[in-house]
Amino acid sequence: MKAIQLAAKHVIELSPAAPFHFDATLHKPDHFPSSDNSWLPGIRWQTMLWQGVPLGLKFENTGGVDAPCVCLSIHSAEACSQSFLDGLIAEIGYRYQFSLDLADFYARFSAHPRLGPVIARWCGMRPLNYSSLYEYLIIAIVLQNATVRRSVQMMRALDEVYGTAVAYDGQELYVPWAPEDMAAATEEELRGLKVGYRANAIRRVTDAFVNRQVDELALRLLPREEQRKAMLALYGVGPASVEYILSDVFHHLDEMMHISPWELKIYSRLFFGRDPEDPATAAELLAYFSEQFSPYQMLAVHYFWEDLFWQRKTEPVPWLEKLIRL
DNA sequence: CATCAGGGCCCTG
DNA sequence: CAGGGCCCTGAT
Repeated sequence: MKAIQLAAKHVIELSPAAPFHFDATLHKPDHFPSSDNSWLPGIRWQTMLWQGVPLGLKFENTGGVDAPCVCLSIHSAEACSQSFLDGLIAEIGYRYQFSLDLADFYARFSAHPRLGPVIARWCGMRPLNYSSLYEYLIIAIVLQNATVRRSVQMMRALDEVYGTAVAYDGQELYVPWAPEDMAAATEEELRGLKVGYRANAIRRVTDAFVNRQVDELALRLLPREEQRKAMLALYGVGPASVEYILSDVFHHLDEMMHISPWELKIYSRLFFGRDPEDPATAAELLAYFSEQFSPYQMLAVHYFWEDLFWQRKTEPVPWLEKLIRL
């Protein structure tokens, strides 16, 4: 790859709301590895396309859980204007939820027999979505009916053709493409990247953005059911993808309508101690979640889920390994 | 070798 | 509203 050098740099101090757990927020061990980011304890590198400008972000932890401070370096090819930076910071604020107030969640569940200890381990963790809606949709499509390894391959192939390679701070990463960058791609070209029948969905979702049928910023202001309707109207988006979008992209902390089969197996073991091969029904789990964790079902399950995958990082969790299917 | 299902979704009957 | 088909890949 011929990487663009991002030589200009702006540095900004961010003050997330306390408590703030840097690593558990900025690294999600359950996310599949993607060439638009990388992580080391206390540092996350993340590329971003904003207003058509490829950027290299570096988040560094310079505080603690109770006195959070994040140093954000914004790397770009040319120096950025103040108004550009202001807009960018506001967008990062939205996506990363650094100002999310967790107090009510903790007040309700710190003493919960199951969730309480998990909260204690990951106090200050937030869900992470660093993508635009369009970028997230592509990820969702690439996840469908594929094993993790294959999703990684497809994403990589798309990045290499439509993304932009950048180099900054010792990292070489890809910046995602804009819908317009893919506007001229035919379904056959996309199929050439081994995305299979997903080519049609990628094509049509991209068209919807190029034609301005979807406006992410406007959607943020609409009620959840309107957001759900707009997403389901996109070709290639069904209940599983919409669930991820409503929780991750639109931050509905109580969204919990759909559990896919592979998650069902893991949840059944995790919450009911059942044999993953003889899982509970989705209805049983949904009822349990809403009875136990309303109005924070998604956030609560996120805590359990991340706890499990962090645990897996240090010591293998035998029953989980065969359910993940790398 | 062949067969099969996978971190879904669309379309059909 | 249940079920077949879909691209490709690796596991068996």
